[in-house]
Amino acid sequence: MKSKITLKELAKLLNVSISTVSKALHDSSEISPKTAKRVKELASLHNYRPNPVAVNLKKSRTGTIGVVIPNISNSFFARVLSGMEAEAQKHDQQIITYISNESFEREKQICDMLTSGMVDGVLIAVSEETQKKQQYDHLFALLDYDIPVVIYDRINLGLPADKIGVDDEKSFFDATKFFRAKGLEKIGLASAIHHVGIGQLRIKGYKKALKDEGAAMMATSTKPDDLKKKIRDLITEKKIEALLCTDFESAIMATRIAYEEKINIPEDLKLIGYISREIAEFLTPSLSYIEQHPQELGSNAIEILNNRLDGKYESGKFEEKIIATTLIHLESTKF
Amino acid sequence: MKSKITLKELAKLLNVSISTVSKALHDSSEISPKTAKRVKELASLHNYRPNPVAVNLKKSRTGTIGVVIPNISNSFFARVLSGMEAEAQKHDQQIITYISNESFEREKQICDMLTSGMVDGVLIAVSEETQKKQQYDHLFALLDYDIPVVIYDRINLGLPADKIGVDDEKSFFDATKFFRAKGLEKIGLASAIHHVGIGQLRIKGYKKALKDEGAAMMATSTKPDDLKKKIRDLITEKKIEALLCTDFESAIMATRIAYEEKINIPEDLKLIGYISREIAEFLTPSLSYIEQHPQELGSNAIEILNNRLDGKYESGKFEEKIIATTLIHLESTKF
DNA sequence: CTGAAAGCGCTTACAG
DNA sequence: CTGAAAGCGCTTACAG
Repeated sequence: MKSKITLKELAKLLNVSISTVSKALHDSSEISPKTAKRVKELASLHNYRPNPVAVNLKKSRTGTIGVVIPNISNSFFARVLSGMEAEAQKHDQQIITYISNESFEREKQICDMLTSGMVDGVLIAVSEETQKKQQYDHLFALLDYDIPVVIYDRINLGLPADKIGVDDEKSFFDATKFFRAKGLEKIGLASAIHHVGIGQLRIKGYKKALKDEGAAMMATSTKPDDLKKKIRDLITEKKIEALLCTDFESAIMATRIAYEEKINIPEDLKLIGYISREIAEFLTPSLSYIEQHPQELGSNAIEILNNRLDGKYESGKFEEKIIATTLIHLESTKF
Repeated sequence: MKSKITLKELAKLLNVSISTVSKALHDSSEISPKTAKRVKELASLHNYRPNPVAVNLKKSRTGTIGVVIPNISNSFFARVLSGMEAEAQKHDQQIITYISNESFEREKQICDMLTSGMVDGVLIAVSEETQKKQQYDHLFALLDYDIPVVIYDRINLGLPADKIGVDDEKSFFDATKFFRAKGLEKIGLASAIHHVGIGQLRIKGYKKALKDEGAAMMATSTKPDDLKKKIRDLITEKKIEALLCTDFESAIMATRIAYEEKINIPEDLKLIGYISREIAEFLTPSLSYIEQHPQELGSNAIEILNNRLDGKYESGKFEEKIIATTLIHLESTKF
């Protein structure tokens, strides 16, 4: 049970001053090679590690990044976090995780706490509830305290901060075009997130790619039963040939309804969903999906934050980076 | 852009000493109500928040807990993390997330870094690779530095630390008994994790519940192709009536193979898997599964760590808590 | 009731 | 080349 050794203790053992020890360990040119060697040997013998809290206090930074995640059970966010962690590790930064559970109150609490300077910067995907309320004061508070914020994934909220997201609009534009190029005409869309930013962008892309907006056939609702009814209508009554789903919930519902109604996928109905690979690949039949490259998004978020912290961006001007999605064809879009 | 105000600055503005300000803000009885009031008013006007780094340095603790996660894409761990975060929040503690990606090297790196005292304690699910190597020196290093460790989920490794896990053995014992009670005789098991602790426990429970060990019909392999072949054999040649899967991979494979071989679930084959609710519910047909209550596991892990930190446990003796799993019946076990 | 001082563990400009 | 001193922002025993 070796308790941690400090600079002071090392200094005493070596009969030199604390300053000397500190400098020696930092390879300062001020220190004679001989002393440097003695110091380093003893330090490694005792397995000396500088107390990170003290170092941070001295440097007035924390080496720590706060990440606010709306919903960690969504494997998209889990993978974003993984990308962030990997990138942070390269810079010896720590990630402190906060989960808002899509709640405005919790998100506000988190941001309030973060204004105390616990972290050098914050990465956040704004919760659904906050988007609905359109109350962003807690985010402005962070900026007021000079804590840089990078908004990730859910970016089209008009907030003055650096942003990293995905080409939501283009992804569905392309997917819709893909179906049209294959000669399909009755292309539907299902969404449980039509009320939030990313949902709206996806819908926008879909509509733009149609012959005209009148051709849109959409099932949208935040209420599961309602959504289910609308999707069923699209599939059985409107007899759509292809369906784009903006989110996990609607994609799974559609698969399920097709199964119940004995509509074969992909023979009778093509399906594309905004769901993560883990699930897409393992559904039966497997579901073609939009790959959002979450890990890349995560590592980019960290990079942008670090650039901001390092003063590489002009203050008052904000970065906005968009990652290209990829449409992955699995069984549900076989022609 | 208010930059953070400090005790010193408040003191100057109020024409009192730093000590007085500090005491006033801590409701010390030493301070006159009048001064206390003045101080508090100015503090809240300036939105004073104590610098957490300085407070921690003073208190020689960090208010921070390190969590090592083997694989965050596994939604079980994502939900465990969510439970930890919620519990930590109640105690004003921060969670620093580290992802080992089931890699021994990475896990060792993480533990080495944590010995520097970045965190008050560590929660870890030991990586698969580490379990294979059975090298736990990096964990002992943490204990050497007096950093308490709680092992979660993957607990039967014989390590001297507090533990919180799930009744892996009993869960499969019960599940097997359930099938036998229904009169089934050919009960198989599939596993891609037969080589790690939790896999072994599940297999043990299964075997114990059989009439005799000779009745065991198992498909185990870490190689996907090999495992697939063995499961197919169990299903088509051995004509098992029920299959227990110890993990996500084997469960999904089994579903898929049944689909390809036109074996109907649950009519021709009952299936139970160790997979998470998110996926189980949405498969077609939905898959009966063992609910492990990951959030509860997470919050308990934090509680145990905090009890340890608070000296509520005898040192040298270790807690071991087991959470009861629940068998959730969905479509795949309909009789 | 208030304040000066020491100290948490470190870094670094400055003096010698 | 080495060390004393100041300081990061806070807390708290002690003196007055």
